[in-house]
Amino acid sequence: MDAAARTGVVVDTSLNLGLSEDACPVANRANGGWYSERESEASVQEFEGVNSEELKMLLLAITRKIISLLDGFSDRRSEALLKEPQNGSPRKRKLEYNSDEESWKRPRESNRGRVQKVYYQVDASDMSLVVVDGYRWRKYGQKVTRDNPSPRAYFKCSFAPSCPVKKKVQRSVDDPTILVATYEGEHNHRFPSRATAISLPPNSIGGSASIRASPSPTASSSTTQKTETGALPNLMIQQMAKSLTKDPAFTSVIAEAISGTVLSRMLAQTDRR
DNA sequence: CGACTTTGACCAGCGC
DNA sequence: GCGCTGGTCAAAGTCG
Repeated sequence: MDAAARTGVVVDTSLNLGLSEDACPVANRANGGWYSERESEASVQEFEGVNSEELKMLLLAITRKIISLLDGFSDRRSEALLKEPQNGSPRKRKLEYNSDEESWKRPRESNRGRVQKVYYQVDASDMSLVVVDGYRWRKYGQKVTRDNPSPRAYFKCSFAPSCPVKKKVQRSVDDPTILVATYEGEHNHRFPSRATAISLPPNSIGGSASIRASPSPTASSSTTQKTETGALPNLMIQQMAKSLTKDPAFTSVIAEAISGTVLSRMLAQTDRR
């Protein structure tokens, strides 16, 4: 069982459309998704046989995939909130936020805010513990823990000075390509707009540490939730778009579809004349 | 110059 | 009481 299956949320935004055999004759992933010139040529020849009905099916498959990703994200988010134990390991000491003093103190009783784990897929070669989730975080510590050889990084939300939300990021013991982010507390501000909040590292888009899931950092107040649900899909859609444009099968299909459509229209026009 | 990261020191809860 | 451990602080360094 992998880490994601245990407790948390994992959202794969790569649009594996399942086109390989049925829906799309061009989507041959046998060569790791990359095509030799001959394969590409053969695929184009194959695609010439695709009629508009099959093209519709392809587009339908894309639409369905996007919808299911969005639904899945919503469902898993809810599941994670339900499954996540509200008390951690009994041996672990947790802090509670004192709003009167605006400071973190170790709790005298188990009175903790919302806790959620989110799993991010990253490249194994990427040693950073940075995940891009739309919020702005300030790292305040790093520690090697007993049960995991990889260090755990501690972050505080720095978007609002009084925001009590913290997160811990640590590489999964089982799978070093998985970053486990544990969010504690609830944001007391709206989901920041991209212009003000996302301070993307140079390689975060198109780089090694790309966002694979967006956490549910708070979602307690209705305004916060509204803002987030509006913003999160945008992030995901961007990621999907990136995933799609990187996929040689997809770009090949689209290019051929467009050229085929244009060609057929031109032929139809010349026929009419 | 401000915001952020790094990292060693320190604090405090828990088990023995 | 002591040692272990997770979590935090804060000074120094880095970066844009």
